[in-house]
Amino acid sequence: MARTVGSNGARTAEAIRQAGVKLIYRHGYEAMSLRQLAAEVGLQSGSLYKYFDNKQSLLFDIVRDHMEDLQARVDEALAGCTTPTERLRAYVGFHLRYHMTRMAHVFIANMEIRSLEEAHRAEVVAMRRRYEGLLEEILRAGVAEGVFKVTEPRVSTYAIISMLTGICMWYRPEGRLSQDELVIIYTDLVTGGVAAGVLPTAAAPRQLKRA
Amino acid sequence: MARTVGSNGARTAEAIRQAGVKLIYRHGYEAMSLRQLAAEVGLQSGSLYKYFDNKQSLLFDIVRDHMEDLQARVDEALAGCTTPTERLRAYVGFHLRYHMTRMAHVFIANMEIRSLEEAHRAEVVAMRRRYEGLLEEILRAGVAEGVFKVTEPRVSTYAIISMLTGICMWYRPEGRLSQDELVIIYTDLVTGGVAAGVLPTAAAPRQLKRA
DNA sequence: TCAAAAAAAGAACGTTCGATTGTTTCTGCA
DNA sequence: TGCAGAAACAATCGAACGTTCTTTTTTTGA
Repeated sequence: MARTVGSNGARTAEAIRQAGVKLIYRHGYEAMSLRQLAAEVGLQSGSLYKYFDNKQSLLFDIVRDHMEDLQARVDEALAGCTTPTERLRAYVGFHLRYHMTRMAHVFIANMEIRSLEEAHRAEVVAMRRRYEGLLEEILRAGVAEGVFKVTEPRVSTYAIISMLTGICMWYRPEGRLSQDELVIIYTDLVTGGVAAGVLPTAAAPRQLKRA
Repeated sequence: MARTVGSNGARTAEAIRQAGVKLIYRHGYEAMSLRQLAAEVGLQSGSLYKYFDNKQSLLFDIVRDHMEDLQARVDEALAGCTTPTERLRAYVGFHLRYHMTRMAHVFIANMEIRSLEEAHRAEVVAMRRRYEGLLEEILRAGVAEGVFKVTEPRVSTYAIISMLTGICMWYRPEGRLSQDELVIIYTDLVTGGVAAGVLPTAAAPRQLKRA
């Protein structure tokens, strides 16, 4: 046997990509063997090398494409929004829905950064910084307008992103709550946390100072 | 050469444990080879088996011990606190400080659960559930007393835990902000997010309903 | 003092890994 | 219809993996 009847390069490439996402999500990049991947697609392991240079570049392609998609879509989602409050709600809603819909890709992009070799990792980290920078700018704009109270926009950005991204650690589509309901719950948490002038700070008596 | 001069079992066991945490933290469990670990400690790889049954049980020991330590300390931290607000602040502060101080252990316990074989994973997940359950109970108590407004304590628990735990993705001891300052920032975010009756919900017009 | 116990070396095992190569079969276009 | 190129197989490589076993050296305690 050699070339399989009905085989098609483009279709196989897509199948490999999808199986790669699935197996890396399930087992982790290191733990996924190329023989396992080949079997999932219905190939011999050697045949995979028609479709990528090596295992590392498969991972990088998956992560890079995901990050590009994420950035393109968040730009769309924020397009119509102007006020910081609007933009914050749009960002939070988008982030949550995207992460609930594409859990595997997101999980890989977050967990397997360590498995990327240095040059690739640097590229991905830069893309992530850009995506997260959007939120930081929204917070800063809100502070400037006086609608948010955030002493450290950078830290709050990290905190909020972590909170939102964490949803793909437990969300299941068949779960009790719908995506809409979850978006509302999380949005309330976030907007409440950054809202201006509603609560005394935890630092009420003492002053924020350097260590 | 065989037994090394000055060698001591207890000391070696501790060195292996520490090196294991360090290497798993840095490279991941799958990516860490036992030869690498042995070299770090100054042994031959075969000699490691005096100290554990296999690679898997090394990971499990590290994670289990960490979870037990975490639970014991949070119980201490909450000991004197009675009101939901007090207990929430104590929980948040404890969680952050613990995670900033023992980043490697925490990271391993969160990231390498997938590398645990089924029985071990189940045990660890149960321990985590118990730890997180503490926060959920605090939120429910606050709702019952009317000091918190949380429609879904379970979801909010996940959200808050994710936010807090995320700190060990970027915190560096030599960073600009002290642990105390960070605790204040995060505590404000959390308490603001769950505070009762200060903000209209994102669901203001429509009603929360099942999907 | 000397034998038992402890600690580690070191060699080897079978397996699996990512990757390479040469060959065979199928497809699509001129 | 025939052939160039695409697609996949099959066999294999060397390296690295976790693990086991035997041997050697050091320490310890009666």
